[in-house]
Amino acid sequence: MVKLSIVERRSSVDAVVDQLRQGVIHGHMQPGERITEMELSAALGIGRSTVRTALLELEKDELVVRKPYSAWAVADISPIKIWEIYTLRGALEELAIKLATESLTEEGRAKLAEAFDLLDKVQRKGLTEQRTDADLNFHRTIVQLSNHKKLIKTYESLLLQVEWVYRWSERQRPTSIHLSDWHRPIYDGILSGDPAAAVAANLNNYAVTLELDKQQATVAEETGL
Amino acid sequence: MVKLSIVERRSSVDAVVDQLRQGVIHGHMQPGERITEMELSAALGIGRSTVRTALLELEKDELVVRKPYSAWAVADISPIKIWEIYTLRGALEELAIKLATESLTEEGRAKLAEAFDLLDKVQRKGLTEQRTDADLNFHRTIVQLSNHKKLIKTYESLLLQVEWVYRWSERQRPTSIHLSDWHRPIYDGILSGDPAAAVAANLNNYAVTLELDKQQATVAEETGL
DNA sequence: CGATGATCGATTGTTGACAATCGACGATTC
DNA sequence: GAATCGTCGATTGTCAACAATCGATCATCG
Repeated sequence: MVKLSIVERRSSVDAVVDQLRQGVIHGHMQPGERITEMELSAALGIGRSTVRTALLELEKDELVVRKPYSAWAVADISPIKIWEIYTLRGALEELAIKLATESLTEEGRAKLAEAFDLLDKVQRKGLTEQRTDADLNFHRTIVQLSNHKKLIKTYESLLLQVEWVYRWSERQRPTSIHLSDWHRPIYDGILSGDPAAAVAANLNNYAVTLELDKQQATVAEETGL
Repeated sequence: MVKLSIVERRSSVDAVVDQLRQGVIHGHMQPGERITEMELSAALGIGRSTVRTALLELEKDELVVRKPYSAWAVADISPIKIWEIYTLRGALEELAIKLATESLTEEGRAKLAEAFDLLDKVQRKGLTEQRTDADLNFHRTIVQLSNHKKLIKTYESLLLQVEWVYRWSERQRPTSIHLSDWHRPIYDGILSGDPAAAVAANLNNYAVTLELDKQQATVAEETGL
């Protein structure tokens, strides 16, 4: 018998959720920008309740915020929020790395290698967007290897915010980190059965990133913006 | 001027969410039990959309599951799920302990001491329910001390599931752990500025708990249930 | 008798109408 | 002129009707 996959039936709200999510993440809507249900309803040719349900969904991922009886708005970005996202991310990935290392299969090695190779490929020739994709994909792959459903679910939700601020930062000031060099210690740590090393490298990466952001912010402030 | 607190305006949805949450967590509804929107709507004398929105909210915390076009049901409990909840909880609390230790204030020490004292109080004379309350309260307090909004939010959501399986386990077989002894190493670690010790003690506690659960399950199976 | 297909009741998915609430603006008062 | 209050438009909150979908049941056919 042929191997079949379930036809995915997407409800209207799912479609709207996807569309809005992409809009926020890719910066087609500005942080803090106001959203009204009616407007979206009219623009998308879809019922207001449906739009509403979709917005409630996005609210869970903290991509939009709700002000009862007043309005919706795209969430805004602040240094504190970025710090929170990165530290939380680090904690989740720490657990993922430990679990992934413990139960790494041949198939898992292959997937991880593929994700790492992609980093190298886009490093040599790849646009900003593709570099971001590959980077996020590498981390996502590690978490998937943990085989921990709840962890994966929590992480995927957080990763939406990560992607959001990541793309936002890249638009402001593209980073020049060498993707595969940057991630190699993590990759090596997992493959060699040394989760502690991988975790340390990962957390250090984030600490460095946050430090760079901080300096950037200071410079920006001093120069008058 | 008198110190005022904002009048909390609870929407109908919030009220329903609370009620359903309590129902699930305190075991008034069995795991796997089917829920229909209409039934709740009629029982609570409230519109179906409102019920629906509330259920979507509970779905986020994974207390209920949705089967599109079919029905809602109270989530079910499995050993794997319990393991996932405890490991994820450990990872989040690990971050919380580190942050709380770093930035512990005098006020924080007081809150922590209060939470710890409560453990001792209910240890000496307290019903199962109160013991559970005090236990969860101690962990919650630590996370609050982290001052990490996203972490707190994520943890609170998970803690609902923790509370749910905790009360569920307690109803099946009340534990006899000595609450303050059990948590003292964590408490001491944080107060003495030794997060690593606190984290280790905490993770060890969960490992022991899971191991006990496992043995219990094995025994139960061997004896025919 | 087993497998396939049609029918139907039950339940969720979607929608537009109506109610409740908020915030801004202007009128009023001192 | 400044502070307060009332009014009103805009927006979300709630609801009940209608549409889409699913799963069980039963008829049909080989």
